[in-house]
Amino acid sequence: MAFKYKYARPALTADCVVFGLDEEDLKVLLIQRGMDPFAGKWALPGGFAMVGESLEATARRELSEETGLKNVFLEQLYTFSEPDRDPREHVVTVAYYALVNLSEHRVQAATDARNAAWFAIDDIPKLAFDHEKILKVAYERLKGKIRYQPIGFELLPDKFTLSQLQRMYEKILDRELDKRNFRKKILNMEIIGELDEIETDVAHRAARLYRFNKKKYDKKVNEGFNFEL
Amino acid sequence: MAFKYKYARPALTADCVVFGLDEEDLKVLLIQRGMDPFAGKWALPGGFAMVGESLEATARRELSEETGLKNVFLEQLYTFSEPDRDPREHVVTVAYYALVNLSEHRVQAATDARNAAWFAIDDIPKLAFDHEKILKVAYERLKGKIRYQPIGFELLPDKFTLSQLQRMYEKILDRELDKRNFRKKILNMEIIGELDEIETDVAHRAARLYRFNKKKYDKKVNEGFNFEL
DNA sequence: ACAAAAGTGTTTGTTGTACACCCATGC
DNA sequence: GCATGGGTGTACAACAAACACTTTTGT
Repeated sequence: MAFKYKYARPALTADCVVFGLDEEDLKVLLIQRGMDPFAGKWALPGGFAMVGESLEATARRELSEETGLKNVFLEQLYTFSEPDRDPREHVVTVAYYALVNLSEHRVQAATDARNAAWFAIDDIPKLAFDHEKILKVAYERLKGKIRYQPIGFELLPDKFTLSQLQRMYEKILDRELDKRNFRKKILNMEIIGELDEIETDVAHRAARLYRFNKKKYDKKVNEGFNFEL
Repeated sequence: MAFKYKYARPALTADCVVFGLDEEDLKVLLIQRGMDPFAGKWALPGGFAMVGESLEATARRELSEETGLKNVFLEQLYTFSEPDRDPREHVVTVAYYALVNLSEHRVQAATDARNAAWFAIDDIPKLAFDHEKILKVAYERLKGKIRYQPIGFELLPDKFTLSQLQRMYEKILDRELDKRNFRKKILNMEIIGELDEIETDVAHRAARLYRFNKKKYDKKVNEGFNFEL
């Protein structure tokens, strides 16, 4: 069975740049390609769009099929359409970026035996297609957006300490922040709530846990509030 | 002649939200559709992607064919891919937004006799497809981006007065700005250069003309400068 | 008792905001 | 000479930045 069209059409794919954070680094999830072109090379998870599904749905489906990840924060990044970005034919890809927290999302082996693995952001291997370029655009977007949208919480567990939060910003923005000023600023926003819980199993004074209060944030936004680092 | 593919493919288009500024308003360029679906309705300029051309090239080609506009500032906006956004079949569109200055770009009659006309941003007719949604996203983007990127100059003539510049920001951000503070801020950035010229043909004291200095701006950006309203 | 990170205020400098009058030009 | 927008400075408030020590807990 084949599909016929009066005019030629580029192929359409969705690719995902999945960011995760652990104690050490900001990491990116890559899969090892099983087939040509670029068989054996590492690449962004992604695949061809089906007719009748939105490209966000494509991205989520491929992410789930290739890595087992579901229900993650996902936003459209950019559409890459240079005719020569795929050696086979003209393939337009709509790129998305996802944020997950590594402690709550285990990556499963892909169903089709492809490898999936996390790589530190500054230790990325050569990638297939123009995926290095896509990754670069995604990292720039993340760096920019994290300063004026409260998306960083997606990289942390539901309950987190202020130090974890600060470390997250430091890792992504790639610079150190002053502890007292950071706490002052973030607490004054009144969008994260103090819990009646503290850390456990740490070899020093246990820190208080906090949780992002999305309801309060949305309310404040409606009243003109602007999140900013 | 027809093109056959093993799997069905969505169609691909590019659409443009073209913003222009005149003395009164922020305006948007629309074309009146000649064919079904939505024959007679106003819509964003745009059309189908050809294999082998990037979608930005598609956008520029269609803009030129339908409105005569060339060499305009154009940036990718967002990709809209809901399967039901076109009643014919699944059509994915990559939307762009363009900024032109109305005094230097005259819009020509479309070659295929479609009407093209400017509409004030708060007096837009019902549009074809999901173009109202696209326009809304574009306007939001413009409002946000103009505050931290010096793209507003694209809406003004090459040489402009500080009052024109201020009016431009006021029209787009939809709020008034203080004249003295505005001038202080923009001049302190040292990215617009004072010219040895003044306005002509005005019925009051003629204002000094200025020009955006892109070289100086790029240099300052390299040194860590950040434009902000 | 020591190691390790938690937690906490004040001072200083910079930037934003509010505000009103005189000036130059064309008619 | 009058109407129209052009052009300018200062005072106060708010926010950002720099900075060091005490507290709690586990080993």
